[in-house]
Amino acid sequence: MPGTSTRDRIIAAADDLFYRQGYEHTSFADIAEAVRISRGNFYHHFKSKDEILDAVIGLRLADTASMLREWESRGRRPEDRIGSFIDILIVNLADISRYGCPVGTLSAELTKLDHSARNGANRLFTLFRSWLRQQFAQMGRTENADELAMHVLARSQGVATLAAALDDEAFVKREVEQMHDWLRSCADEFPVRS
Amino acid sequence: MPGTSTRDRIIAAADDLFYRQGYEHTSFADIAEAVRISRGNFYHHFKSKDEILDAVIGLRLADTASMLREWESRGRRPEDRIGSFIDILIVNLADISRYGCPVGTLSAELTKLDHSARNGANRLFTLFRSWLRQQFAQMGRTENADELAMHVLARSQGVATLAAALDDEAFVKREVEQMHDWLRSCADEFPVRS
DNA sequence: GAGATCCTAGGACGCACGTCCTAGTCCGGT
DNA sequence: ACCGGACTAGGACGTGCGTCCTAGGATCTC
Repeated sequence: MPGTSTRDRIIAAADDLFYRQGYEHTSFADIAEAVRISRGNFYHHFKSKDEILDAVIGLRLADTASMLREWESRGRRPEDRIGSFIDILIVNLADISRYGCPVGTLSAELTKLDHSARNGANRLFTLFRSWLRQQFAQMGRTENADELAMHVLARSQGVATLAAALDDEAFVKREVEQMHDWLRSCADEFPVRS
Repeated sequence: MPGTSTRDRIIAAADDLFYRQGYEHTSFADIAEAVRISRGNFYHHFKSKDEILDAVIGLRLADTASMLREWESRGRRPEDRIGSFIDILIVNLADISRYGCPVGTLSAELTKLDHSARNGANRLFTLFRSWLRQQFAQMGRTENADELAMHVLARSQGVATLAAALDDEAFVKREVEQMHDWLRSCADEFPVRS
């Protein structure tokens, strides 16, 4: 990655390693090797490992927000945009089968560590949640938009967890199809006319 | 716990701590304190930390198997037994809201650690899976019993993950109700006549 | 009651980790 | 030419970890 600052390269490498190995199991030596930088050099950019975690969470929040914005610009109907969310399971199938969902696994780990950044990680969930809620509201399901949003989130999480544990691609594709079916029936129930 | 051997007390304490803190984040000192035993004493009962993990997984497998057997003896219809599975989310709501699902979180952690006991942990999943498959088959859904089993597993996992992240009891209860509804419609679709 | 076997306590060991320190290098401004 | 700040390398430090060792105490057998 030429042109990017050392700080950004540290964050990007930490993001990747935290996802693949977990936060606690990733050492400074791991990140240093990935960035090709000396270990002691970190503390010019970050005061502690926690601070790197905060930066990684910030990066993921920003990436997620821009992804949601892109879905909004692409999908014309709200159900299409929700469909884009469901399809992450397919787009990222290889990674999810290996390492699970980056949001869910980080949240679970920080919860067990009783880490102070736990709330930050959960903001990733609430970011998806409020965005999905918004889409369901635009579909006309204003009264239970949040419940539907949580339902979609939960099913995606479950599929990701089992995909990582059992490595069954057919299962993922089947569940994604069912979620699309469910979404369609959801839209037909309260059709929005223009 | 009077009457139980030191070895069993170590396993029980490790089981509890691995669940609440995670495997890697739990040290021998933690377990030793819980069991009130000296640290060096472990190696008379277990050769390594991995060996304790194996024993914990064995304990969980045995506990799960006996739980499934009890559900079989209690629930007369297969859909009632599957209902018992769904209801763990309610029975263990407090723990799940704090620490997530013991099966899913352990599996996720060991996957990230690339630990050799990963397969053992996943056997917990397959134990539930084959049991659920059996129940669906007894409901008459022989052709897609496994798919239905995986579906129930996935939804439970998703609910547990979000429950731990967002700590929303109403959400859990709502989702459990929906799963019961789904299960009922599942049974009505292919009623079994005697 | 002597001896063997199990169990336990406590500490030593080597290692890896997060953190911190210091000296050196690069580079823009004057 | 000089200076000051940003950046980097490399290693020291203390801590906590999993592991291992040894010696003493408990329990059982004959």
